[in-house]
Amino acid sequence: MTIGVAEGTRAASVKVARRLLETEGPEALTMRRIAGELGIQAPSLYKHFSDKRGLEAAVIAEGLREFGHAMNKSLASKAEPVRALARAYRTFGLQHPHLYRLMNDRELPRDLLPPGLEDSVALPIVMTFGDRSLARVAWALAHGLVSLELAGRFPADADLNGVWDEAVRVLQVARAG
Amino acid sequence: MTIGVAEGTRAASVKVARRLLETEGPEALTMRRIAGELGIQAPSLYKHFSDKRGLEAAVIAEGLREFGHAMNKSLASKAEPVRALARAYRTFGLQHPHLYRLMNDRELPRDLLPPGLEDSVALPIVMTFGDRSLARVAWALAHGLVSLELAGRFPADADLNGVWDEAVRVLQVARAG
DNA sequence: GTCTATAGTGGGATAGAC
DNA sequence: GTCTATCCCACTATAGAC
Repeated sequence: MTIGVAEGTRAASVKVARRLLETEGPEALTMRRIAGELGIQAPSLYKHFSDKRGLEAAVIAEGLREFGHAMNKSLASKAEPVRALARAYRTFGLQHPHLYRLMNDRELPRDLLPPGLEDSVALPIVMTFGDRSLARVAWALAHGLVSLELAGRFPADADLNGVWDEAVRVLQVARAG
Repeated sequence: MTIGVAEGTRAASVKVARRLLETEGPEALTMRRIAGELGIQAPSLYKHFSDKRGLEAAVIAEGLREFGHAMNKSLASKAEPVRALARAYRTFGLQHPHLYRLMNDRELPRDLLPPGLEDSVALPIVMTFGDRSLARVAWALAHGLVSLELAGRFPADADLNGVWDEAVRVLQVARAG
């Protein structure tokens, strides 16, 4: 009944779920495991989330907020914007591989996300590139690079820093042109 | 004992597995379902594949061969090479969404793939762009676009043909520069 | 190369008591 | 808002007979 106070079990569940996801991967994201870490039984979680999808959506929303924040923060730096965004994007993906995949590999649970969140995350890229199509090209390029890197698709001896440098160059030229 | 003859159950299993994957998605790719479609019991499959991973690898290998063939074929057309490759890449991804994801979303079972297959698939892109880093940028851009499109991440009203046109332009400029 | 039987493991979710 | 008990489902994989 108290207002403005921590939500208790619900918030703790999201925190635990995220930790399990990030440290052990998506297989660890089960109702039983999450409940176990909280010291409660799995059925109790259903008092706080309608189903597993609801819990996942809460984790995704938190990830999106953090990602958006990181992207915005990068634009506040003194670095050239395209390079700054690229660096922030790659850093987030590599530091949170499982979270990144949960957020990007399948359809978003849009019906369970706060309205406007998805758009607000895209804003830094859209603002930087102006043109919508070019912004989407930039987004896809960054996502493709992170996705392939996380999937181990580049040869072990590939110079990925060099590839990202090339990507930034290509986007800078397109943005200037 | 016969030589040069159809492999029978093994080949049929791969065919069925691929059909199930493509028509019903990855959840349908179970030993039980595959066996059921063949009219045999699941344990019988283990006479033909050491485990599920072996069966998946066979499906992936088939997909890689087909994809590589489509990319090579596109270069033989009269179209400008970057545009031709982009069109072939997108077409394959959209026509085989589940197969595409099985091939690209996680680490390849390299120990179970024919030697050289992975490299041969990459060859058309590498040849077209010459520079290794630029080739990887092009690959990542195409993969990112297909991946985001398959995940339903672009707005419903997004002009994806326009985005691909922009991507091709950007890569053409980089290749010429 | 197929079968039956089965081991072993794991999952999401509900009912109803407290 | 937690518990216990339970349902029902699914999966990979092995052993051993035929």
